[in-house]
Amino acid sequence: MNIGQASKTTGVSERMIRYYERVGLMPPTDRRDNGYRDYSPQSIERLRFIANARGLGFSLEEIATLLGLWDNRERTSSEVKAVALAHADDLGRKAAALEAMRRALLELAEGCSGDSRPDCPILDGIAVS
Amino acid sequence: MNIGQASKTTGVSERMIRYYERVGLMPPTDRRDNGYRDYSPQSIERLRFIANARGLGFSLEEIATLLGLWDNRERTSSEVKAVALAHADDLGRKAAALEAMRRALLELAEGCSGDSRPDCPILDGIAVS
DNA sequence: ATCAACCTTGACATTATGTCAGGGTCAAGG
DNA sequence: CCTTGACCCTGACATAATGTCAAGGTTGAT
Repeated sequence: MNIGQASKTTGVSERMIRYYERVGLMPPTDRRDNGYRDYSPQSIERLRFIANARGLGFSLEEIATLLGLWDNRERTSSEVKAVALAHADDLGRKAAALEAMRRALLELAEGCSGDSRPDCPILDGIAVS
Repeated sequence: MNIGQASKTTGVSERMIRYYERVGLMPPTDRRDNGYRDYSPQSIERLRFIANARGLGFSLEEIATLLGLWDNRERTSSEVKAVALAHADDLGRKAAALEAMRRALLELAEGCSGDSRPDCPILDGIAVS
């Protein structure tokens, strides 16, 4: 399967497919005589794995770890779970941080009349806080 | 005030102070005869504004807009409020996305024994989902 | 034979920040 | 007067993940 088709079936851009190969998430892809990359069903599965992991917010570095565990028949599920739970924790912290920003901002906005006058506690709040 | 002192009093790194100047968030800073930047209380206030806005998750581009409004005595508070609320919305969306990832991940992790066996619904889930 | 659609690599851009190198400046102490 | 350490200057390279563009080879269909 050519890279264009692989891109369409996995939803991963050609650019990123090549990139994942360059940084080692994907093994060096088989080439046809003309130099075109040729994707096997296994490669496609691996691409899907990467795409799904990205969708769960894993960084490429974390995905490298997950792929290592995926490839390793000797892994223990506790290793995988540790990675997953650490990431879930991270997601929770980041979400909480964003929510805190949002609350702080809404609090400032509450005092703002939002009309044609220039007085604005939002700007004042940002200036001093 | 030298840049080192400005950095200490605002918590903004020297690197970033120079960068904000280069990209136009800060006006060209006064220089001493030796070429050293010299910060006025107004500059410090502006740096604080930027730092606080960053702390609320505004991008530098959004901050440029906010600074424009801050500088503009003709602004209407509704303009400011619109920027703030749009950003709060954005924060909410991003937080929700992270939370959704977290929930999905925890759901996968729930089925994982987390012991010494290799079977792991987390990896399986990422592979297929 | 030609034309469109595909593939290749490589380069540059993005966002906000860190770090390092090579070199001037200043103040204090010998 | 000279040295030393603590500043300051600019410029370059790096990060993470992705987009886009350019210049060129390939393939398949008309």
